[in-house]
Amino acid sequence: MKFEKIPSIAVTRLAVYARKLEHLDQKGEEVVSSVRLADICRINPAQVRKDLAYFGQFGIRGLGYYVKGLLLEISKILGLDREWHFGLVGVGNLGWALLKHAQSVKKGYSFVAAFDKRPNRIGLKVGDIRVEPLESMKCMVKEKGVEIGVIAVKPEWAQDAADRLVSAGVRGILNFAPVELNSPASVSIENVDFSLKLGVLCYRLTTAKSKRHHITSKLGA
Amino acid sequence: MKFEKIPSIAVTRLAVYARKLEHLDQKGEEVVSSVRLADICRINPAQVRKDLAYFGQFGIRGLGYYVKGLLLEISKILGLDREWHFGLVGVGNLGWALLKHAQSVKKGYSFVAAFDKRPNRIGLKVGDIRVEPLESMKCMVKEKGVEIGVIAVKPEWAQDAADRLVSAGVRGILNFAPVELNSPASVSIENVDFSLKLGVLCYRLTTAKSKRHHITSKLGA
DNA sequence: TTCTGTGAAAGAATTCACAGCG
DNA sequence: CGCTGTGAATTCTTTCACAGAA
Repeated sequence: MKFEKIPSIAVTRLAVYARKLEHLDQKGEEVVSSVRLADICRINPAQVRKDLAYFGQFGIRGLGYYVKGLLLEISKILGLDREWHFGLVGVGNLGWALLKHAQSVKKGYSFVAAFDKRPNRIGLKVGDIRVEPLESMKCMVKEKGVEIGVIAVKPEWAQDAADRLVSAGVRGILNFAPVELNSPASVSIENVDFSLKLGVLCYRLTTAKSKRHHITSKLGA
Repeated sequence: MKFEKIPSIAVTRLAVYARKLEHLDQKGEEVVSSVRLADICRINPAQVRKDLAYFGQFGIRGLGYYVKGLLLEISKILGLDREWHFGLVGVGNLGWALLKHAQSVKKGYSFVAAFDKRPNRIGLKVGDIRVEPLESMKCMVKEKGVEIGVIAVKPEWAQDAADRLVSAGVRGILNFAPVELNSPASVSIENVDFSLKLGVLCYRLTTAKSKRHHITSKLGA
């Protein structure tokens, strides 16, 4: 491992590897080579090795990687070896779906608070979470130990939601609203932007017949 | 415009530009320069110009780009100047949220069919769409002219959903399930993968204190 | 003049190819 | 041997810098 810059896309690929390793583990496979893993992810084996090499030496020459061992290492790297506390802002259809989803899968994260600005949502309960007004955010974030804010409000309210989350003290934001948020550099933001993906898809379908251009694309993007 | 390879990320940026141009248009601005637009998107002006140059010459030297005009051109390029017909597979919490969302925004797409394998979902109505069993897919896709399939089922059923959509004749798939789907090259797939983003976010938060590595990242990724 | 469009240069990411370990 | 880990080579992206149009 060298002291190098790590491209964010390499981190995304790590998350893909983790997923595939889980599948392999479930199938009872104990060892996997970079060629095999690359094959499953449909990328180049050198890419797999290089991505892992950013973080350490996890393989055994002549053999490959122990599935369980590598999975554990990647989980540690991604910080998925512990439980993260989420706070939801916006209990609409999407927010509701996210709360329900988190309840049904055991995956290293759980919602511990939920907020909405609409009076008719306040007091609703999902499991043992009660929907609170935005004004309670600062207090609740502290009380419940919310580390990551999840924004599922209309685009016009997303920046306000982000500002409130930041000043309440969250360290990261997962943003489902189709806007690019402003925030201090100390708070990390990841966007889950369905409409951008849709734009790319429609472009491909539109261009598919008249193949004037060849398009290049990436894993996990 | 040259006959060149277009990176997929440039197409994503085009979708970002479209969004920002809409905001500018709403604010009544008529002209925008590459410097201004780049500023809004927090990228390099040459990048904006180069991205646009992949597709044509839309600007006026010494002036900039007409906001409305450029927005229209980008919409044409992305194929967002017409209505796309979607078919949903999986009417769970997320699927429901997507149906509801599409009803509330007017944005160049609409769901014209919905499918679920669970008998208790079949017959449910959202607006004028009735949830149908998977077996009706082939017939309904033809009848309603579904072009894009949206997968919102559990990961273990996603490949089956994709196979059925493909053989029913859809041309593109927007996949919300956390799996990489196999499909013929003639069918485009875009993944909206919230859990990969979460992995990246947790990584950043975990690494934030011990800033051993500097991470590079991209717009719209 | 101002700002676009674009070759050329610089910078990143990916892939090759092989030394070296098990 | 077979496979990892990694410099070197290649390819892809971004940025610079300026010619040329309005």
